[in-house]
Amino acid sequence: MKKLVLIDGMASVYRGYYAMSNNPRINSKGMNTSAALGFIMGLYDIIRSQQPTHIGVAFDLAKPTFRHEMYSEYKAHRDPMPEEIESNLPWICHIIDAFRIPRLSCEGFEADDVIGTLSHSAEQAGFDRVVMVTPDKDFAQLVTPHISMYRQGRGKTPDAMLGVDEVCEKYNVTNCRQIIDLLGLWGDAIDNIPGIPGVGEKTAKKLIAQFGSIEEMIAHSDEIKNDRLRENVREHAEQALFSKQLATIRLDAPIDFDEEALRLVQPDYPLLRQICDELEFRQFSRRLFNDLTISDPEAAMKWNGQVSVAQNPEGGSTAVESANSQLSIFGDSSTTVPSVSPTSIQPLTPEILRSLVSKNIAIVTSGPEVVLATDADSVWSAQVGDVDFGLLTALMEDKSTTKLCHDLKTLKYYLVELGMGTDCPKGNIFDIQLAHYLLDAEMRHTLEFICSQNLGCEPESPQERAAALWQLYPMMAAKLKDAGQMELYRKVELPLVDVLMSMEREGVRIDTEALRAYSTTLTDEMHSIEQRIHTLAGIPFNISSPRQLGEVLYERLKVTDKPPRTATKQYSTAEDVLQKLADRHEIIPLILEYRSISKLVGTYLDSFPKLISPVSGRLHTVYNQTVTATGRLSSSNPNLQNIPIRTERGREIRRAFVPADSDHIILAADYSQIELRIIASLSKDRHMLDAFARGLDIHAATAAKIYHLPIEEVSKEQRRNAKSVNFGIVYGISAFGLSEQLAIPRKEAACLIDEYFAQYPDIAAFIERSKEAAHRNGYAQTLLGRRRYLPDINSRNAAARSFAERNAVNMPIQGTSADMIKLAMVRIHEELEANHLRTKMILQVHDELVFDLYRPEETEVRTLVEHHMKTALPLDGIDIEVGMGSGDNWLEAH
DNA sequence: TAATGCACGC
DNA sequence: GACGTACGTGCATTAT
Repeated sequence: MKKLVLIDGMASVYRGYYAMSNNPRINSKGMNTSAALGFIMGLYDIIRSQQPTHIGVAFDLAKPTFRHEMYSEYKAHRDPMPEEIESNLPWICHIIDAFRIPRLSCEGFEADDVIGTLSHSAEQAGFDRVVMVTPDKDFAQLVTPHISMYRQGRGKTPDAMLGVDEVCEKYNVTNCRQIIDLLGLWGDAIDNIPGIPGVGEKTAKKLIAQFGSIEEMIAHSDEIKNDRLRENVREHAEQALFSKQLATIRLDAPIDFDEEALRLVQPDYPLLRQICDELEFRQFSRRLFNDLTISDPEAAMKWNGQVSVAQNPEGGSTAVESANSQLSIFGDSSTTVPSVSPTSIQPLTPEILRSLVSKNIAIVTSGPEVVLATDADSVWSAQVGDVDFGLLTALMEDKSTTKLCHDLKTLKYYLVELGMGTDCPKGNIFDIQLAHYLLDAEMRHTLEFICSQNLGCEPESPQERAAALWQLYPMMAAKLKDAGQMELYRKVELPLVDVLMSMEREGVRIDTEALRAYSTTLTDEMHSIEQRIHTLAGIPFNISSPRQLGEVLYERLKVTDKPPRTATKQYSTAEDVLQKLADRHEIIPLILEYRSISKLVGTYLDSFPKLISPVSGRLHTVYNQTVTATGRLSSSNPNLQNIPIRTERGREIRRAFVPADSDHIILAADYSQIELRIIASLSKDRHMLDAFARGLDIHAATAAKIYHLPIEEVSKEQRRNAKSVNFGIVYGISAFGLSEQLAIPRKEAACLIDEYFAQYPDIAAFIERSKEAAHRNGYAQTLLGRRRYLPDINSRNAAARSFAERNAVNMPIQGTSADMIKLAMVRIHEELEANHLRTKMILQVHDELVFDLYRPEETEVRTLVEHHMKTALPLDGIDIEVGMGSGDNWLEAH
């Protein structure tokens, strides 16, 4: 196995720097060392996670003629190099040298070209895998799993950060060269490069697409109708070509492929230590040493003395226990500060694996590393390739033992990757993350956070994480029990993990042709609207830019003398704002139309085809079980819970959600008015219960009540208003919110609400009870005991308090509905499996379940689904109704 | 990269 | 009159 990792050094420096710069590292000499620390951690992570046999860093500083002026010359039009980075560059050269990694460069070529050329050569030289770490956004996200590590603890990562292995699986390829081929990133393929001043990224892409290439665009620039654009393109033609040149990965750099020079060798540890000392990288130094202890005890023995001194100048740290050559790390720290450090970490040998039979185990996986622990002090770890698979599987399949983990679904994916069944691990499973979510949903649920909250310190290695799981287990279990949430955990959240994993793996089939065709239609429509808008405005501008749009509307066209502003004092161009101004200028309806179309094209039509897995041919979402405050699921990458339905145009997208094959159809089952039914049940309001019992149109019935009319005389508008009030009750919006929603004066909105409560006194009482309970308990809860803490409920700040009060009302409603559908999903999934049915549950959209229904099973599945949805969580005093539909796609199933 | 504004769902 | 106006995710723009 020969595996080459090629890193774009400058890109890694930048990434490292930005990752660190939120909390910059200043050493005692006043030097900002963020860039060097980010770089060294990134480099080390790459080596650890990728386990390459060969490695190289393409680093422009290695060029003999490199001067900073050159750098600024070719980067100036993007961003100048921050001083903190610049001052770190010499150190970064030292770091690369200390790792004994060759610095690669080629006069006249970009680092990317060097990487591109060498990866090409490596493939020809018979390498099994080449991994490239480069700055291109699409590209780097695909090949740099370490980025997500950099960003830990700094909020959510906005984009999917995939590891190489995931990508290879997703795209059914074996190396990165194939990924690049697939994405069309080689050579001339990149033609959509921005960097034309005054044109804007999006417009540039559009123009280039229109002409075919940058060169063609410049050659035929007289065909550009818009004066300003044409001028800019001509004026900046040179720069446009330069941008393209920079972004094109070339394969013809005249550089020799010296396989031996690229071979990964042991770093120069004394030099590394010296650098870490000098720059004061204590934690990193400690981590390096810790990892070294695990992987190479002999080298660690030689090295540990020095490291102990480095991290603990007072001395006293004992790194080696002679007895049975056990290595104890950070020996004395546990007595002085809270610690998750296990006292014993040993290699996970087959003998050990055999001895773990029938023991309870905590499992942590981290890249190639597998760590098992039987208690907080007994930890074993190994590289996954070295673990005896049969023995590990036997442990995981043992139904009689307890398994501790953090984020079970991810662990299960890992085990499946290793070749185990989707039902692993078996036994009594405790997922610290799920437990923590139930205890306080609005907290963060990373293991680091849970540890710092409960243990007073954060684990820094996978070994420590495994140990920490054992310390957290009794605490979390006791808290769950105290909160009366054990049942919710055991019966709902835990079994739901399997269901979600199954849904995610199954995916949904997409008619990509339909999407593409529709995208073309809408894009054309959008262009024509764009033209009309520009004509009406008198100047071309970017309609997608709220700022430019605001200037056009409020300064140029002066559609109103009181321009609405956002919270940050910008001109607001939000939908509801423009809606109110719609009759002031004919441009406004066009803008709204443009917006909605561009949303459809950008978020759905053009994105989904890119996300379809070449392996399965399906679209796979990820369901997040520990995100929402109310207990709902969320869906991401892509979000399949916000597929349009409200407008005619948007709804069409659902036509592209199709069954697996002609033997299947799509079945959609949704709860009818579930949240209002929950209110009716919880409040026992006789009028509402009665309306439901009689099967009335609930919004019309509400309108009849508040307008004092017979139900058949209710007008469309009255029904719409009543619906909004019902909606407002469910979501806990205020009179202000309702008036905004309906575009009516606040007084009228208040009247509607008053009349609503007069007609439904039990609901008013229910709302009061909910608030009172929250004031008393400090939290709101659902039927099944899911909680939401409301610390502001007794706040003196009226706004904060009312916000908490609305949540106190909303949480039991929305949360109970979440409880109900989760429970139904578990039951349905179990029964589909037990009966060996081929029908698969594929989507959940809060109150709706979607199935890929095997036609011969239609009757049975319809009965089964309806039954479980209705009976999962019976409501007192009211029947639950489920609407079902089927068809050749999701649109027809409604 | 981070913040902002916007828009889609329930 | 000020305040803030459900729960999410993702895209494009803009500033840095």
